[in-house]
Amino acid sequence: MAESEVATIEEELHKGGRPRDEAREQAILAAALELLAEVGYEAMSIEAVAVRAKSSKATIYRRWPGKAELVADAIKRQHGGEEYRVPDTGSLRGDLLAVIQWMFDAMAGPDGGLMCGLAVAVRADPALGQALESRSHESKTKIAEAIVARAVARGELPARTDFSPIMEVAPGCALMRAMSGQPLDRQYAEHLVDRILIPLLHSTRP
Amino acid sequence: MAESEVATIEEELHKGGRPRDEAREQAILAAALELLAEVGYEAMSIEAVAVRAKSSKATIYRRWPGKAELVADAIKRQHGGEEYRVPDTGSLRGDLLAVIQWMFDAMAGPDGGLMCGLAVAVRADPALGQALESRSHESKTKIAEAIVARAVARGELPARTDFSPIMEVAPGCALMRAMSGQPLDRQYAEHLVDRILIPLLHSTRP
Amino acid sequence: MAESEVATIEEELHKGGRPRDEAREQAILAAALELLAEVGYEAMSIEAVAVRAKSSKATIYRRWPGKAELVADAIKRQHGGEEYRVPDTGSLRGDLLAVIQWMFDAMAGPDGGLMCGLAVAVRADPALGQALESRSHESKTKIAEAIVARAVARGELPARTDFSPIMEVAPGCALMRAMSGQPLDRQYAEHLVDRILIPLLHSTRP
Amino acid sequence: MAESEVATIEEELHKGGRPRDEAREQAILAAALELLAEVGYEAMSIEAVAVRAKSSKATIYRRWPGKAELVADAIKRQHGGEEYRVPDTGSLRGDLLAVIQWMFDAMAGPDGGLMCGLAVAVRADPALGQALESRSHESKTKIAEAIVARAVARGELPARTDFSPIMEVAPGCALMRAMSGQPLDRQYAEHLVDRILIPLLHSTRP
DNA sequence: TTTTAACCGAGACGGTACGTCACGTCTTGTG
DNA sequence: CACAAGACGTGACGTACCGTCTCGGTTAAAA
Repeated sequence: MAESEVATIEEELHKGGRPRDEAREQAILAAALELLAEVGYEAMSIEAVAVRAKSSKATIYRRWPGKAELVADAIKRQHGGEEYRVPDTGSLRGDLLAVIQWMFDAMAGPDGGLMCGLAVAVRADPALGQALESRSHESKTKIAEAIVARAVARGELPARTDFSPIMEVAPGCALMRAMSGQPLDRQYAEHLVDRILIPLLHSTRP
Repeated sequence: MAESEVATIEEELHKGGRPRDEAREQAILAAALELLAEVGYEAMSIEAVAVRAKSSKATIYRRWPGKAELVADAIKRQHGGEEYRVPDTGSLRGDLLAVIQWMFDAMAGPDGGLMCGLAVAVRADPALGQALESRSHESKTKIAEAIVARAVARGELPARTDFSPIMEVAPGCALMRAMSGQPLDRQYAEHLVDRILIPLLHSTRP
Repeated sequence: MAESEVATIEEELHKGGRPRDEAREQAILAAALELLAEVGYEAMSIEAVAVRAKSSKATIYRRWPGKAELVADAIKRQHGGEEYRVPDTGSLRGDLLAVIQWMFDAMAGPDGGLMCGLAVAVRADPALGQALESRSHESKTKIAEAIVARAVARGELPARTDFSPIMEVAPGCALMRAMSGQPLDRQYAEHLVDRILIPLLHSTRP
Repeated sequence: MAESEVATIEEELHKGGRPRDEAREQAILAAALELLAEVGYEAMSIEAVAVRAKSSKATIYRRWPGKAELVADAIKRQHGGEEYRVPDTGSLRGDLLAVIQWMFDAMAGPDGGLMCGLAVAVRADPALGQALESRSHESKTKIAEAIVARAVARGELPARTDFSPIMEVAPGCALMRAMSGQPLDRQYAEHLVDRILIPLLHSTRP
């Protein structure tokens, strides 16, 4: 039966010995997240995590092989932050500009730093990347869907327009731009909207 | 006079004492590049660079404040690798698929690792990102230009089609995909070509 | 009654619950002895003892407060090794030299190492020292007795010569010499015999 | 020439680089000695030495491979403590009893503990034992010489009596007794004097 | 028979110290 | 002054044991 199977997996073949204290795990992950936000991935040390979690280094190394894996788990378990409410600016272009500006701001902040810091770790562990992605996928979808639906209602876009390119192309271009050492400014936002996103929305046929 | 001005800048207010040995600088940068390629940005240590360059740490720190800046300089001075020759597959779609597959391969290799490793450094120093970008910009432009020109010649695209979206969007989407822990495989290449690039090429009007 | 008292002490106020498994105790002591011989007192860890005895650390700590006490018990229960057969060299001097050379060899080997390793523990627990001593006391007495008896028979010593100084002074001097970082060689053996032991045997009147 | 040879040895082939700071070495050795006296060999940690010497572990490990060697050096450089003044009790037996009682007290105190703690280290490095010995050799000789000289003056011993057995046998027997877990008390002191030392002094002919 | 209380293995836990590594700074001698 | 060599204080690394503490599961005497 599936239920008992799941239970077995959850208990993870625990045979003998004192069972691991799940609370320690949570405390450690929480401490790791706090430190990630405060000092960044590079400057975060396992020792500091142990101190903040009132744990010991041994307990951390018993569970995770290293910093990357710990951070990966921490992010996987992180509850999503607050939602972004898409402001209705009255036009498709305005809506897109607004949301892209918000995205630029996010990438310039600590979240962007975290993502960059994790770039190396993601290469080693794709699952970490998926965890990162899954955190934002739903909200990104909602945002794009809402903007396109409004534009359709306004008559700016044909019904059944595919909104998926927005969430795929916009962050990618922004990331690339950032990696090129160029500013994520208003000018680039307009370029992105006028030359890439709006053309794509008009041309794509699902 | 411009000439003397340049000279002054080059000598950088050199008043007395032994002048800096330019050869040391080159040796250090070369050693840094070698180590970058061998062990990656994270695992590369200044100490190792000094040993390989038969230099001393002091000489390195006299010139660069830290690892990021040293690596930035190293990459700036790196001569571009061999050019990529775009194969003529007979169709726009085939050409795009070929070049994107090549790009995917490059990102999976050490060059991709280097880029990820430098992500953090780029955030701190946009100039490093520009240096990275400038290395590849020209070749990327040439490639995109060639593909579009051929497609125009074949009649697949109208004359004067803007090729810039290709070099902007494709790497960005690939990077995003990689950071999401998802595979850069044939399937995604086709998705990219059919749903993003070709529609963009057809719709964009400069 | 003395018998019930002893019984009570042996059972050590055992009221309810599963009684201790005597076999575990033996297995642990045996493992401890093996490890002592293999790696020495300092390098021996309780964890290693537990592993080798297929025991758990808790079972060890339930019985002994620490390493020193465990080792003390282990040595107490150790069966003495093989006896030393004193060769009859035909003279008191020859016999003494032979047995002292044998003692030197023993101190240079693992037994000597064990003794040194336990020096600290003995200071904390004199009973451990007594246990160590009692292991060798009988054989030392026999050896000294035999040598002196032979010498008396040969007419080298007067009847009723006290043999106790031999077993008291010789090991002490040897230990001191070893602790002084000087070699336990033939030369010192001769010095010990000619200047200390033989004079003592001739002069002591019980 | 011998002088330049010594100089070369002192400078120990120092070619390039910043020379080692001799003051650090002294500070570390001093800290080690303090801690040895305070907490004993076993409980002394390299970390604590580093803290007290306001040094770093790296600096310590750069010079010494481990704790044993550090302690060995520390003791080698230690200036001898205060001299023991032999009280004139009016008789050879009284003088011997006094000095042996003083020796027993010393062995029961921290100096004895240090010696036991170093027993293992001495086996590995005889030079350490010699260093330990050389610290006490001179004073031991003086003490024994003084006692015997007084006894000779009193007419208790013949002129030119060899005093060397005292300093050789007495500490050895005491050490052995201590290692046997038996008390170094008045009773044993009398035994040592009456049965071993005085007979030896009377019988030995250099 | 059922309880009950201790034993036993296994191993998690908070600690402490280990010995190594790289950091960025400094202090030599030699050009 | 530049430069190599390398010592220095700092601090994190990952490991090994420490002695304590839970677990699930015996095991034998007491109820």
